[in-house]
Amino acid sequence: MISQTGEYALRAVLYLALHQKGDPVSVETIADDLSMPRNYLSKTLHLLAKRGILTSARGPRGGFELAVPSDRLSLFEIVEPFDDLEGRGQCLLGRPECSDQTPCAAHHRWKDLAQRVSAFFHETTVDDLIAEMNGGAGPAAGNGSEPG
Amino acid sequence: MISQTGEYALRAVLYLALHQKGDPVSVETIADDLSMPRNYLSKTLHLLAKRGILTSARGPRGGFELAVPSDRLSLFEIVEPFDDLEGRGQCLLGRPECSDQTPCAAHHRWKDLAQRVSAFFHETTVDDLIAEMNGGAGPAAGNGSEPG
DNA sequence: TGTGTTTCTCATGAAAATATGATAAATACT
DNA sequence: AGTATTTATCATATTTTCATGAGAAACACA
Repeated sequence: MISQTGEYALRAVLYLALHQKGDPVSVETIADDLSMPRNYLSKTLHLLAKRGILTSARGPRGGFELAVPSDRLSLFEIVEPFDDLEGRGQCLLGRPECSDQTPCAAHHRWKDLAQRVSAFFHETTVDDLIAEMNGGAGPAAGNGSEPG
Repeated sequence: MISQTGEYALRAVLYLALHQKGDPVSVETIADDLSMPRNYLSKTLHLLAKRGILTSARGPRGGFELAVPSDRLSLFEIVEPFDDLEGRGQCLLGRPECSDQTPCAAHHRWKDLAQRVSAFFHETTVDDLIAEMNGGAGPAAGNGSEPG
């Protein structure tokens, strides 16, 4: 559904939301804890910083922090730099243009689902995922140590 | 959503369903009409033939035909050899195992959508797409010459 | 039997995604 | 100032996906 890189971004941002206690978190820490390639994650987070989703700081006590409150940060914003979730690439049969006016053979049946997927990413926030972890499946589910 | 190869498969099978009048259709014809790379499509269709979805015949008057009636041929069967639509790769956060018992942070919110997507591919048949073309958006929509 | 047509198969290539390693630049701390 | 730490950047490698090309195998037909 989303690329490896988009998945890294999602998991890393979720990690940041869960672990930042005022101080930035280093790429090393995140990469180690989430078993991701360190330098690759570095580039990925750097792009998110350029997009204004994270702040980055170099040097000792440096690292990454959320630049947006987690209840206002949608999954779409996190994944969008790495995956094309809407517009082009939306048509199941790969048409450059596919709309109600110029539908492909699958358009009318597929449209609703594609919109739901798009809506999911737009409407789900990082906070929603955290809330889900903290009891989404019942009051005593999980211990909060295994977010992704 | 699906790979380029899966998309080729989908469009080619739809083409076969629309154009076979008893005789096999050659890869050359399909590739030309749908603007696909000929040899690549050949390999793709060959795999569908091995899966029992198409029949292939060599030599003059050879080519490919549907081996399954189009009203019993689901999009899932066509795409599945090329794209992992369920099981692994289903978890939004990339977990090898992600279930109600061992949910990732997105599981409960994502599950329903993932199931709908899976159901779409399983339940939609090639015939459904053809029907869609022949008036799915209204009685006089389209002329049937632009399936995908 | 021969010829042309078509799939099948293999070898290779190109492009994109993913990943690694080395170095530069910035910063906090002593 | 000096040093260690950390991101930023560049170069490169690996893997996967997508694509091309040539020839072998099968087949229809004359």
